[in-house]
Amino acid sequence: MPFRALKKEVRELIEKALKELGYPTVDFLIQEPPSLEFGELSSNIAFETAKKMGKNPYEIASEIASKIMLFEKNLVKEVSVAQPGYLNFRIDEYRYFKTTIHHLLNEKPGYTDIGKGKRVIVEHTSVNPNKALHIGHLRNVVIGDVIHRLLKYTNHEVIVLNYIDDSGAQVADIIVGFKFLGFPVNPPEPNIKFDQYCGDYVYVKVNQTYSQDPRTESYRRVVLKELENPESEIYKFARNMIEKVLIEQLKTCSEVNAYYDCLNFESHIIFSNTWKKIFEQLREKNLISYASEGKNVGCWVYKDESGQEKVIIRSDGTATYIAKDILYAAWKLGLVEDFFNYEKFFVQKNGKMLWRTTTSEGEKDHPIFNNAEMAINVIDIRQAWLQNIISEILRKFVGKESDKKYIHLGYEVVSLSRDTAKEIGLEVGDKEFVHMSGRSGMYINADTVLEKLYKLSYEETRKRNPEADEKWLKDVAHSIAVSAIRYSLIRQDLGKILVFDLKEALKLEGDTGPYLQYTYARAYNIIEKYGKIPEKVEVLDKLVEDEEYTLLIELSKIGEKIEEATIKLQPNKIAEYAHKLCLYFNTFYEKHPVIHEKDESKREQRILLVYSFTKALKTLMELLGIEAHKRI
RNA sequence: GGGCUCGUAGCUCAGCAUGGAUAGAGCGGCAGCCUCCUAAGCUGUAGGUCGGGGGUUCAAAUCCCCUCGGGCCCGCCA
Repeated sequence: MPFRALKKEVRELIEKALKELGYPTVDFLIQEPPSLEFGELSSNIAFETAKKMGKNPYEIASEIASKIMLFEKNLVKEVSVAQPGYLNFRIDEYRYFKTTIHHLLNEKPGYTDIGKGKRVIVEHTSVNPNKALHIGHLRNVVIGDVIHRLLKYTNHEVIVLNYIDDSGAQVADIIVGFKFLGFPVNPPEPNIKFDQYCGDYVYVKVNQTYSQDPRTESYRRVVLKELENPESEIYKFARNMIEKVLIEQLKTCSEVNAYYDCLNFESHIIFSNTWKKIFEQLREKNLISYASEGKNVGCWVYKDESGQEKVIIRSDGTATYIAKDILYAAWKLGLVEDFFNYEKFFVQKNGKMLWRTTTSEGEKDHPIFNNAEMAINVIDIRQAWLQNIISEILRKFVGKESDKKYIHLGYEVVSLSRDTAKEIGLEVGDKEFVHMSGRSGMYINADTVLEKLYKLSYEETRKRNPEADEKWLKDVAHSIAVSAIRYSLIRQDLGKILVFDLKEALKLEGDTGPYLQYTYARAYNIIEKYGKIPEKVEVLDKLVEDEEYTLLIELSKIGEKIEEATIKLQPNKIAEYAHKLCLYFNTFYEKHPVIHEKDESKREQRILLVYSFTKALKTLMELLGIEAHKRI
C-alpha cells in the first residue's frame, strides 16, 4: 500500500531526526495538507514538541528538517518548513507513482489483511415476512451488503444472516386477513407480487378494520397463540404464506445484488432448555436481578448503565422479547450450543446456496453459521436503546478478556420528501419530510422505485446505443437502475435521516452510481481501443501533468480508504472516494489525450494510468455492489 | 420528565474521532465546451456569521458549557 508506506517512511524520518536532536518523544500526526501545494504529507510534530519544551514551533520544524537525510530509495524527495511550524514532505513522483501503479495492477488493489482469522456475522434485511420491502428496508439491505463486501474483501470470514420474524404481530395480521376477514389468498390480478399484495393491501386493510371495529383485534390474539403450535392448522397455513412472501422479498434483494447464507426464523429459537441455561448464568453473574418492589415487582430485570430498568422475565415466568434477543446474540457469538436445525432452501442467483433454519431434523452436513467473534447487526436507530442493552449484557457476559463483540450498526430512517409524500397522496402539513408507515400504507416500495429507474435508464441507454441488441440493453439498464438506487442509499452518513425524493433518486448524473459506471466505461473504452496493455514500464517519467499527478496521488490511497471504511463501518466512505476518483479521472480525460497522444512513451504511460484507474474503480464498485460494464 | 441524535452554500451532503495553513463536493442558477479516446461528461462563475451565545487555546466547523430548532427512544407488545 503505497500511501501507507509513505506515511510510515515520513514517521520514521521524523523519529530518527528527533532522536538525533535529543528531543523527547511525543505523539504526533502525519496528515494530508489542505492543498498539494504544500506537499503530499505534513506533520504537526513541531507544535507538539514546542508545547512540551516551550520553544518556537517554526524553529523546531527547521531543526528537524535539517536533520532529515534523504537517499535514493526514499519515497520522499524534499522536506520543507512552513509557517507557523508545519513540516511538509514532498514525494519523489517517479518512484512513488511506479509503486502506486505496481500496487494497483495487483490481483486485489487496496487489499489489506485486517480480517485474517476473524469470523464475523453480518445480519441485515430482517423484514417482517408480511409485506414487500419499501425504500427504507432497502437502506438496511444495502448498508448490510456493503459492510459484508468490505469485510470479505479485507479477508474476514463473513456469514450473512437474515432474521425472519415469523411469529410476531405483523405476520399474524395478514393471517387474520386471510382466515377471519375473508381476503382471498391470491391477489386479484395475477401479475401483482405476492409480498406487495400482502403488505399494500391485506396488511393495511386489516389494520383499518381493527381501528374501525376494535373487536376484530381479538382475532390477532387467536392467531398469535396458534402460531406457537406447530401442529395447528393455522400454523401450517401461515408457514406457507410466510414462505411465499419471503421468496418475493428475496427476489427484490437479489435484484439489487444482495445475498445471504442463512435465514434464521424467530420461531425456531427454542426457548426452554437453552434459555434456562443462559438465564442461570446471567443470574450467577448478577447481570439480572429480581425486583421485589416497584413497578416491575416480581420480574427479573436488567438495569442498564444509566440506571434504567428493562424486564427480562415477566412476573408470570415467561421471557420477554429481549430475552430472546439475548439468547440469539449469545448464539451468534458461540456462547451457547447451536440449537438450530438447518435445511437447504434454494440456490441464489449468485450461485450460492441459501440455507434456513427448520423445525424438522434438517441436514447434518451444514455449514457453521454461528460462533463468530463479532456480530454486526444492521438495525435502524430506533432500536438503539434495546440494542445497547443487549451489547452491554453480552459485554459483561463474555468478560473483559474476551474479544467477542456484539455490535449494533444503527442507521437513521428513510423518510419521504414533501414532494414525494404529496405525490403518493399523504398529508404533509408544514413538515419538511414525512416518516413512512407500513401499517397505514404510507411508503414507497423498493420494487416501484427500481422499476421507474429501469424504464428511465433503458430509454437513456437505448438512445445512446441505437444498434445494441435487446438483451444487452435490458441487462445494462437494470444494472444502471441498481447502481442508482444502491448509491443513493449508501452515499450518506448512517447517522443522518435520508430524505427520499423520487425525482432526486431518478437522476443519473452528478454524484450517482451511474456516474461511476459511465466513467468506468469511458476509461475502459480507451483500453479496449488501444488493444493492449504496455509491458511493464520501468520509469514513469512522462506523467507530469497536474491532472495525472492528482489522480495518481488519490489512487495511491485506495488501501487506506478501504481499511478505514471497514474498521469504522462507514460504507459511505467508499462511495465518496470512488466519486472523487471519478471526478479526477474525468478532469484528466477531458484535458489530455491518451490514444491520440503523439509521444509514444507518454502514451504508454497514460494507458497504464488509465488501466490502473479502471482496476481501482472496478474494485470500489464491487464493494458498493455496482456492476462495472465495458460499455453503457 | 429522562435519554439519544441531527443542524455546514437555495437543495442534498463531505469535513468533526486525533483542534491548525484559503471550510470542500454534487444538484440547481448563470456563462461556455462535442470536425478529437462515450457530453450520463468538462470548464468558468455566483453562492457560507459552519443554528445562536459563552468558554478553553497561540489557534475552534472540530473540544467543553448553555441555548434554540428538527427527529427518535423510554410497556410485564414484538
